[in-house]
Amino acid sequence: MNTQTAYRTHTCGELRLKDAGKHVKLVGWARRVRVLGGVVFVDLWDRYGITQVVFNQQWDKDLYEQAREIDREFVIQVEGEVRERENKNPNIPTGDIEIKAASFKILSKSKVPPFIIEEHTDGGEDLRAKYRYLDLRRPPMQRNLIFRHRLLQFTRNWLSEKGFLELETPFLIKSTPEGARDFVVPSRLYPGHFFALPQSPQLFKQLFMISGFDKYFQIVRCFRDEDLRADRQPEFTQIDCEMSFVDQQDVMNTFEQFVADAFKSLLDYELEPFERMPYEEAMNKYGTDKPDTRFGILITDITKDVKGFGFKVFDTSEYVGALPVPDGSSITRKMWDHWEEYIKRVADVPGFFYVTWKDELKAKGPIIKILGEETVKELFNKSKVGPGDALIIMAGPWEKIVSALGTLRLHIAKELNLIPKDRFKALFVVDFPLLSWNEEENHWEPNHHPFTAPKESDIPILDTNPGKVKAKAYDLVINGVEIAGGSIRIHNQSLQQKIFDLLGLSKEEAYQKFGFFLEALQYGTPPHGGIAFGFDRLTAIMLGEETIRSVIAFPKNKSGRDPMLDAPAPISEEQLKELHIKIIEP
RNA sequence: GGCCCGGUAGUUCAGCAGGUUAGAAUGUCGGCUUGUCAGGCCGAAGGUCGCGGGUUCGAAUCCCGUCCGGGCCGCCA
Repeated sequence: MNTQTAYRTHTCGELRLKDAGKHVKLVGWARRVRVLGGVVFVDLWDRYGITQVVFNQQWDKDLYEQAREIDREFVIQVEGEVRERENKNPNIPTGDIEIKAASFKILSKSKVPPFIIEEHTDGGEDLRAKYRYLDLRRPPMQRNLIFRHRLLQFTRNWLSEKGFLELETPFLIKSTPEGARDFVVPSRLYPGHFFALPQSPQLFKQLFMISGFDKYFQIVRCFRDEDLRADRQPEFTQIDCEMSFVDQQDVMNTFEQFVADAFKSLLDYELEPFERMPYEEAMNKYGTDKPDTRFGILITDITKDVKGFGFKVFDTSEYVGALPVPDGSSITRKMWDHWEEYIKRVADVPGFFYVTWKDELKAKGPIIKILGEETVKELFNKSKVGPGDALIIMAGPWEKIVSALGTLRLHIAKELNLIPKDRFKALFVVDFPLLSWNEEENHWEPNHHPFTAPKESDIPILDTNPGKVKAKAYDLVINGVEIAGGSIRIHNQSLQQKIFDLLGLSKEEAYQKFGFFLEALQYGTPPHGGIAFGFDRLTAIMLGEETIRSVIAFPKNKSGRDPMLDAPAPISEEQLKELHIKIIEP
């Protein structure tokens, strides 16, 4: 790599002892200036590293006096000789040498930065967001964005080599009422009409398959106007893929290889083969459709074991589940109260019981009295725990209880430090139900999207028992984070019509919404399917970052604002007029 | 839309069972210091305690409202 320019002969990261004696020119930011009487040290930083520059009164009195004026984050250019240090710094790669400055120039001064621009900053999140460009000057942020670049390049190369074509799709498209709320762009040429920004290029990539491109990918920005989370931004990046003439296994195998290769190539980490876990198993054992399988502690169904003891809560509940807590007998009462308070706050569960087993069984509530010690010990046994441990028991509707236990499982594991760091566990969750029943609107809804194919074996029960139909859909989960999701699509028109019927979409409505697409389906649609990765999430998880904001150069904050730009913002009367828009104050 | 946490010096925080002049660290500014690398030492400046209202003789501290930031639930086909 050639880094030599009109301003420099070397970067701040490349000089070593072997370069001693060379006359060099460096540019960079003065990261730290140490003024001692008679000698000035400047740590000169650029994205390649840090090189120490020295000014000495004895060498050049004037130059030394001028150097005292250098301040933090000034951009300076230094000319001088590389020499071996008197006191070496083993902590940095260039620590054996320094630049004996012969001359220097301040190219650009800096105001005092609002926070320390170092590995560990003292700045809070909102301040760093406002001065994002300064935060990005910090080594951790530089590393993150450089890693993101490498993952992008890796993805492009890997997919291209496998025959995928990078094809682009439009950003100004049509709003559809399904799914997430659309971001919308007013049309100047068509008063009262709006474009929408894509939530994903879903239908376009299917059209590419109909066009015969066979393998498509795109690293593409998607837009969803929903509330934010640590792992959710209103605009985010997908690795969007689609393949023709494939079934589930083909897609999963291809992208298992992709992810494994990415981890190997970028992190030198060997992922274990990805488990394929049915949705039902994920829910029953982990209480979620995105299980974190890095640690044990599995939910156990004890419904049958606790019925018939005359305890109303158990006898009348659809489901009773148990969650083991290893070493739970030494947990303080305060901690238990905290967990109970936590789960009641986030999950709205009716009953929360726990039993600890130290020398003897102890319970909060009447559990032992009702079930008897023997039965309780059997429950421990069934949950694969015993003396020294504890058991949490909750009763109620299956889905509610199982998710509450799953939420607690994660919460407790975090607080007890049971989750191994520096470990990655990837799996595919499969066999999702195709549809779920919408109580309020009284019709079936697609769990994934309305073009997802059902499993062939379940097609016969589409009419009789739609809730039991499984989809050819799959989610890739790493460390409990949903990283990718996809499905095999319907390529058969009558099947597609049947699904629309189930969803309560009339022919007219369906045509109004996806007319172009339904039309396209009639011109020779190949069997096809695909997957889309949350690229920001993948990057974040590979880097061990808690939020995707850390891997996005200029993210929105929690309230969906850009605190640096101060956007969104009002526009002028003229702009509004041109767009034929009148503001209705809320 | 709901719940939780936070907002005090440039910055990160302490102070908050109401009571003297609101503190620390760090940064900033000034001085001294020739081998530092989170340089050291001495000194100084620096505050609308987010904002508005209320309770009180008295509010950073208690109450209500509001704004801002973060986490979660809802939402995210």
